[in-house]
Amino acid sequence: MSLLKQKFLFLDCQTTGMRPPTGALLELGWGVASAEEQGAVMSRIVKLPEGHWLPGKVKEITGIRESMLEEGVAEEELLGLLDIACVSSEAAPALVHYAQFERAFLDDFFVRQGRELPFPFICTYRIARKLYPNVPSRNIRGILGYLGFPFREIKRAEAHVRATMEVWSELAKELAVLGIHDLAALNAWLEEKPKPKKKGAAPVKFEYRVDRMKRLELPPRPGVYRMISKSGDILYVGKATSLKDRVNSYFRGKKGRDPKKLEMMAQVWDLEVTECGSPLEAALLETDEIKRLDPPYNISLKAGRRELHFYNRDFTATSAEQSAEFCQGPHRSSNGIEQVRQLLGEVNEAQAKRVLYEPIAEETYASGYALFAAKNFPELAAPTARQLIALGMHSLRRLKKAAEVEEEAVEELMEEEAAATEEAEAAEAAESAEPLEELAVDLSPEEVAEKLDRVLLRAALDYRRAKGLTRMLNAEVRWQGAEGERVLRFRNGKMNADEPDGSEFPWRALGIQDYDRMSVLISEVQKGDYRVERYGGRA
DNA sequence: CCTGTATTGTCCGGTGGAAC
DNA sequence: GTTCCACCGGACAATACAGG
Repeated sequence: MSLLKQKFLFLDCQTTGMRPPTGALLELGWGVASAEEQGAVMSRIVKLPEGHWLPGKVKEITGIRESMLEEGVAEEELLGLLDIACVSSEAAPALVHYAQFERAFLDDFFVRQGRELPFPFICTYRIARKLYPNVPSRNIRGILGYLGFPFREIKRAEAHVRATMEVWSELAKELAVLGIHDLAALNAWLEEKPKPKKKGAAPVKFEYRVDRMKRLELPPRPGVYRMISKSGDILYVGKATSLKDRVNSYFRGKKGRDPKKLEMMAQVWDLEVTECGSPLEAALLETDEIKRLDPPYNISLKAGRRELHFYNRDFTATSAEQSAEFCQGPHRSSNGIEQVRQLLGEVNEAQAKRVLYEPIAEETYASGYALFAAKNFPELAAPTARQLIALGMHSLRRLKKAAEVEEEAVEELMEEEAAATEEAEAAEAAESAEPLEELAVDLSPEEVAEKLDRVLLRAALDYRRAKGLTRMLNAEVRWQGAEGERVLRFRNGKMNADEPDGSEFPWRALGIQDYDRMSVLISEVQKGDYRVERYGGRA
């Protein structure tokens, strides 16, 4: 029978681990189809055996949560369903992407049911590797995009099965071109030895679907670039000082590159760029474009579920909107001020974890806290958040004065602060709620006190940052461009907008995109030779 | 993150042809 | 006959990459 018409049983397993003894089958997806005719796809969540649970990482990867386990079927029931599928596939082989993974689980499954595996496996990964040896990434997403299918999220078993069907529909056509027309020929071809292996020959490069000249002819000027799939999905948006250099850097080299980026590059068929007058404008356009398009391979600057936070005067409560009561901000959900607020409760192990994100023995933390208190507020038994932040501002000013001698100190601190915030946000976003193995960190009380001092500084930096961001909402940025002076005007956070000045609470109608825009503006302005003035001010 | 595997890289002794 | 060295295959280690 022709390979194009040959029916196969397509399969995919989601599991709680890597291999049967440690991991258990969590979900099975299957469907019967041929290259020319896709069939229906089914899937079932499987009851986990005693002693198995859903690891946080697996929840994150699959999107399966505990509540869904309730609808899990028993293995006997699954066996029945699978037998029905085998009948309708006429006992054809199973087609699976990276079959060695599912084989282990299904083998285990059938053995435990007192049966033998009723079908052989054919691996689409192996076929793809042979057909396209130089694709940057051969995982299911990479191959799917390389073959020109639209980008989509692939998490659950059903989506994996559909993806495998689509991949096969293309691979089968390619095989036909090579004269492989039936199962026997396919198996023989897969058995063939790799190649004679030429010595000292070309060092094999990745192959991309993007037209080479298109990227080589990009202008060496600032701008925003977009990576695009064959079907027009925007996969990634980035900015560049030189579009030509930046974009081409994605296509160079083969070793040690981020696998996520390689997966993306396998799927890129086209590029689009927007030239900008300056790196500053490119950065501003980038942040807005990421919000507008929500590209799957961008990580930072995405809106996601991020929200702005405003505090009341005493920092005792927060609101998502700025108002007379909640005037202080904007801040992100995890920030230095939040850490300081955590410092107000009882001094115990739980507080240590909330403030320092590390498990620390209760006694160590308590004596560290005592040191910190004696140094910073000897007269106060229970300082308020406001007082603590004021203390932080005080230290910050002192540090800055010292920094006139030692340039780097403050910058280092700023960088550290940014990293800490990112880390906290990442932890929040991951929401994997995995009860991490809690190894108490071995710190001295002095080190704890020092860390608490840093918390105050971080809060002060956040406080100052909010002021700085607010100042940028209505500002003019001037710099010397190649063709004379250039200026960008911001009003209520929008670039070159012509609206009346905002209210006393300028963030009231603004959101995370405005916050990011102002952040980008500040960080770009710090990098170059820019002058910032209040909007409408005269030089 | 982690785990299993396949591929690639490296080191080694052995071989055989060319030069003396 | 001896020496040199390019080249090969086998054994083992390192690395890359798929999966959840």
